Amino acid sequence: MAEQQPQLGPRKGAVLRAVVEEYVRSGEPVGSETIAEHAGIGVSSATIRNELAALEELGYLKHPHTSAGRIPTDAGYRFYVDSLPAGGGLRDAQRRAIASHYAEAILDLEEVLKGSVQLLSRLTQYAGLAVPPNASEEPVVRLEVIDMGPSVMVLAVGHHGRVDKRVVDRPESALPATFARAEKRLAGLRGLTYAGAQARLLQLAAEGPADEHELMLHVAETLRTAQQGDRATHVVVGGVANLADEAQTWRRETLRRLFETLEREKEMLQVLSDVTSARGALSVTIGGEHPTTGDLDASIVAAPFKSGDTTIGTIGVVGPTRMDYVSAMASVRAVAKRLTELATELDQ
Amino acid sequence: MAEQQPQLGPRKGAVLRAVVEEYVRSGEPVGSETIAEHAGIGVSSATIRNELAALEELGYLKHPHTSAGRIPTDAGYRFYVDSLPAGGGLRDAQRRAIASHYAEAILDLEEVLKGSVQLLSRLTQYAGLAVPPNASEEPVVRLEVIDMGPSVMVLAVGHHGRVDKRVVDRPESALPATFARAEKRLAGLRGLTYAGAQARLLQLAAEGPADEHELMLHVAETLRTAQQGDRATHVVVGGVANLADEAQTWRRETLRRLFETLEREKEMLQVLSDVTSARGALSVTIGGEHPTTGDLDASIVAAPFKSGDTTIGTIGVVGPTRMDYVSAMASVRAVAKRLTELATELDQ
DNA sequence: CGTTAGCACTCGCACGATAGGAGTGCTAGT
DNA sequence: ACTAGCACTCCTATCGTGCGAGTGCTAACG
Repeated sequence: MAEQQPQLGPRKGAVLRAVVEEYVRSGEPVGSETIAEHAGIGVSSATIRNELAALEELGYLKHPHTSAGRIPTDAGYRFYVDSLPAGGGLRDAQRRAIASHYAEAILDLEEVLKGSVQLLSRLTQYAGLAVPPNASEEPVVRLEVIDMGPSVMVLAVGHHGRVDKRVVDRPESALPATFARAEKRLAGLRGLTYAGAQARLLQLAAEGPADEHELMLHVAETLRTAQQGDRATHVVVGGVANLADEAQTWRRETLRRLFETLEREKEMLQVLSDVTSARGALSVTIGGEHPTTGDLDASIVAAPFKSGDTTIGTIGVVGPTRMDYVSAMASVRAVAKRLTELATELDQ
Repeated sequence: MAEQQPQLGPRKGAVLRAVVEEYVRSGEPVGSETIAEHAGIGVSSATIRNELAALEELGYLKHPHTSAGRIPTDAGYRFYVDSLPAGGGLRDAQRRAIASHYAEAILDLEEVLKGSVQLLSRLTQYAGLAVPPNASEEPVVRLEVIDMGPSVMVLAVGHHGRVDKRVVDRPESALPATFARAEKRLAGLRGLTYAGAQARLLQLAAEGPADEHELMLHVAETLRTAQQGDRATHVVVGGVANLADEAQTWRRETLRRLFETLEREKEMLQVLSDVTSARGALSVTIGGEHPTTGDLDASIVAAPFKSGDTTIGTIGVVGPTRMDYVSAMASVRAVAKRLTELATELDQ
């Protein structure tokens, strides 16, 4: 991550880092004096002032007003994050919290995600987010069409434990016998992936008897939405109360918009996919780097988790741009790693 | 509801109602002058002042400080709510919004609830809440134990469309053939209620072959948690962003605690059951009338919805004690009524 | 006797002025 | 290249202070 970092010279870098760290800690604009004293740079405040002015010129810092200290811009945070060492940063207490959280084995991936999101929100004091696996590559272990009188329930069970259900109007053509035949035919799809089964189903619907036609289309549709996620996938959100904490920088109105956005699952799904597709492992999106976070003065730290080699989901945290990136990144990295181990294991 | 209303005399009642309405509208303490002018009571502000002092003495009003107007206490709101006429209060726009929301038929009760909660939050500008049906009396239409390699998925499908799943460790004794036999036996339970099926299962587990024993117990446990709701039932919450609105009276810290509470599903479940068990139809809980709402300066307006004659769930809104009770009560009443129609219909 | 006009009194709050201080930016000296 | 020194800026905390909303009391009125 640090390769394309703009050259600032080592001292400018150190000063910028010091400003970010101090500002994140205190929430107050940082002055030259503070840095000269606390950060271990062996120069006077006057020199720091020159550096600060230069950093402001370069767009890394800004000034609320003339006689105040400096605050990092999004670009300033970006430099800071990119200059962080790759690993570590986990405090002992956090390490222990993670270990004990996963001590008790839970087999249902959905439950695991909910727990992990809660864990992350507690570790970081921000809100946790997760996108559960997309179904496309998951093998189907069961497909059913259940006759419920005036309606029909279509049920799909995936190999990793997902269950997708859908209730639809009962086709007029369907007789009790139709269901039995359809289920037999559906049993033949066991083992195919969601994507594969969906394709095969469209074929079956066309070839098969007329009374099964509509039923099969409903099953195919169920499989489709399960893959698409725009309807079926629910973003898991937890610990939102943390965002309302007094310590957070948000104004009331921004806070309201933040909560609104968190409730719009579709948008969150989009944001999270934008955010992770960009980079391989841990990704950090700072304020204006994404339109949604920009509007909210928010940052997202997220990482994919995998089963074996394929990415199956994303987990992370949302917080203010003035975020403790070190702690957030370390926590997300550790939890994603743990989830990858778990998912790989659940998959045998 | 209005029977046991303490006698205040008609004018005191009118004054108190005027204070509540004005305070809810403006958010500012209400003075005698305002009432004398706007509320259609034909007396001077001096007389109103006497009434106000008396109402304060009686505990219905309070005073932020000597030279400010009056604010209703919880008891004041209670009097106001109890004195409201039983029906009506729905504005035309709201009535239309409700009608159009339910115009499109949705068959899945869970989805309907999510939608209804959103609708309520939009109608009232508070947060919507719902407790989905408890499974006890619902007939089971399908029970399955699915062999997923190292684990087993237990699946129960209810007649109203609920699906409960549970992933457990695979019992060592279970062979592939065990699953087939077990599923056949489980098919025999179709049509029993969750409660009935659970009882029967414990019997089957005892009588049946040893290799099925553990499997059956897992199924029984799945049915049990589905009924209990302390694990399985998820309170549906929506529109929480409304609570962060600037217009709401909450301080930041109270807001944080409110969000925290809303995330604790178990507590919310408890609150909602406390709140509705008390009264038959529409219930209003104001601030200190319940410990949880008291801590949060919040009120809850909720109503049960039924299928036929049996109550199957609860829906309502949470807002500040300074709430527009008329609108909230009318909206909740209307939505609950609509839900009852829908649920009764879905049940044939 | 309930109601009302009148009025003194209270008290929070918005407002303006002021002092203090944090922090800058510049200059000159090392 | 760095630093000490210093004038300057501009925010913010503080303190009166006056205003006005609103009360509560009293005395008069029908």
